[in-house]
Amino acid sequence: MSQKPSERISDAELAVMEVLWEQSPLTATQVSGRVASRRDWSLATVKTLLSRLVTKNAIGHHLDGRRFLYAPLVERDAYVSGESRRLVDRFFGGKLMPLVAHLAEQESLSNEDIAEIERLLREMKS
Amino acid sequence: MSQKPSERISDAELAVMEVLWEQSPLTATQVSGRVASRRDWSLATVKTLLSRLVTKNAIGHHLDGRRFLYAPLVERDAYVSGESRRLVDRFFGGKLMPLVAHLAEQESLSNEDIAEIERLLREMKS
DNA sequence: TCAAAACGACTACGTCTGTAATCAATAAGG
DNA sequence: CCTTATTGATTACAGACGTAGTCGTTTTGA
Repeated sequence: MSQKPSERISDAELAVMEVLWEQSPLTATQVSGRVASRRDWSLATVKTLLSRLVTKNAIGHHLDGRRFLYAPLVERDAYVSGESRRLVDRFFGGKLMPLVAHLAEQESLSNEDIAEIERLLREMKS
Repeated sequence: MSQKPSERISDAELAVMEVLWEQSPLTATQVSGRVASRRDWSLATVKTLLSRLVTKNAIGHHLDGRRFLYAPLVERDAYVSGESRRLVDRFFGGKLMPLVAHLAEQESLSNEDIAEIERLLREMKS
């Protein structure tokens, strides 16, 4: 059960979240080091993003000696679900099927892909 | 073949796009009238959004007497695909299947829903 | 013909976002 | 001890966004 963030997470902030979802808790410097593989940001920038994420209740921090350790409050799964739902609501009337249909059509899935999805669905048909 | 907009369409702008996708070309006043069912905006606001969309090349306008008629340059389908792809890239490593799996799981689809999707997939299996 | 309505252009302004620099306090190393 | 590196906090600033007002011009209805 993770808190839902009151506000939306921006693109830049997301890069920070991904790092923390991968491993946590981390210090600002550690986050900065790991985020560097994806974005070329200064430590200051990462710190700003961390602060904003704390304000948004997307992550929490607790003092460890004289620095903070940061960790997600929002689980990746929950966040991804929110964003997915948002997309489905905005463009597909909240229905999952039209999304699948649309994507499948656009992507010209191979028969194997389709079979894979079918297998998945069958599995979940309890 | 619709131009892809260089820049992203914002949330407010999207409401205007939806109106134009539904019917076009329309004048600013007509757009304002139709958008009113969803958002409570002044005509001025709608005009601003229309200008910004023109700047972004998401819609085009041509003079009709002394007012403009606005019409989409970006097709809804193309835009939706872009946004869907963006989501899939950001969260599911660009793979469609994990998205479907994730959504299906979260939504706790009924067996009928699943069957529906399966039917759809079967249909599309060339 | 004259006032009112309609129109596009321009301006406004607070918030959010991306990207940092600077500062004050502290810790650590020589 | 004293200098240097770390660290969180504060401030900065341009661009995007949400939301709108004003202005100058033209059309139109009385």
